[in-house]
Amino acid sequence: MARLSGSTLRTVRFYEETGLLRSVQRTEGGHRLFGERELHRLRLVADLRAAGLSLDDIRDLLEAKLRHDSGTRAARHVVARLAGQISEMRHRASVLERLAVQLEETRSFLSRCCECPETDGFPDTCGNCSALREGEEIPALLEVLWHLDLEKP
Amino acid sequence: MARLSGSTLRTVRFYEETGLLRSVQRTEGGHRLFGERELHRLRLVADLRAAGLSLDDIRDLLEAKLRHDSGTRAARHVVARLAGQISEMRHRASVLERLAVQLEETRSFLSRCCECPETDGFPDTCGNCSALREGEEIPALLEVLWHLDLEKP
DNA sequence: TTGCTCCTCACGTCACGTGAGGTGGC
DNA sequence: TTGCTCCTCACGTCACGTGAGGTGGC
Repeated sequence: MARLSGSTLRTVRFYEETGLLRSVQRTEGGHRLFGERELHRLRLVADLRAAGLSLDDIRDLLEAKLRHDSGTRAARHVVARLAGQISEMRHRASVLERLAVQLEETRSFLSRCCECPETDGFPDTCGNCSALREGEEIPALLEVLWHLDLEKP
Repeated sequence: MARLSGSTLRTVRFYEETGLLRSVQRTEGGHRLFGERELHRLRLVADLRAAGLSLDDIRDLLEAKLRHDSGTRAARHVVARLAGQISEMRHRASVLERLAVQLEETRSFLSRCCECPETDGFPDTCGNCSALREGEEIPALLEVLWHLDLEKP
């Protein structure tokens, strides 16, 4: 079960303890047996966790149908929650992409320093070496990462 | 400081305790004073945390220049780590986007149930109502979310 | 019979959150 | 002087990780 879903045994046990998963039954010796549907459930839970939802958020979605006494109310609840989560996920994805772009600029710039011949300047005057073309901008993240603001008095 | 960066006072204090931030000095009464550069550092740390890096990963990046005795070694170290982190971030972003698409399909499908007139079927026979067009596929996530596999004997 | 897997406590960890009770600084 | 903010312990929380010591099942 754990292996089939890419999570750990501990995680499966933890989810079962907190009621997110239900083992169909136990063997005589206490080993947990799970059905097919619990595997799908576990995969969904794992995906939602990876997407940043808390276990409470996930429980809310998974138990909505049981908690409401009418299908329309339950559906409305889930639709509203899903809409919120989806837009948060989209937002997180775009923030991630933007940061990745900035880090890539930083990495690309710094890769030129991997063969830097001006070893004397390190670590104090890294920022104004002769490899810098006139007017070239140092990425903002690199200034922080490489402590370049320390060098300007 | 906390407000300027969007994080909490506790987070700032915690980062200072663990050495990620350094307060320039304290007032007579013990209040922390931070410089401009610590604000930029804090923002970078917060962004990287939001992107899923651990504080250890972040520390590794921020302290690389100090830990290595040559600029080229330090640069190579950071370039390599950044490359790894960037590709992980890109991967996470794409997984997030894919899940968002699936959830959106699920939400869209379920939104039709918000006005469902067949209240008798709830919660046991939701899955085979007359609103389903012939041959229409129910999203896989909805089957899990709405416990539709329980209905098929 | 021998490994490998699973079991149950139970304490540890990471990154903070959350009061309690007190002081600072405008 | 009055609020509001910040301070330091110190315990709590969330979602598991990590042994220790023991049993199961092929």
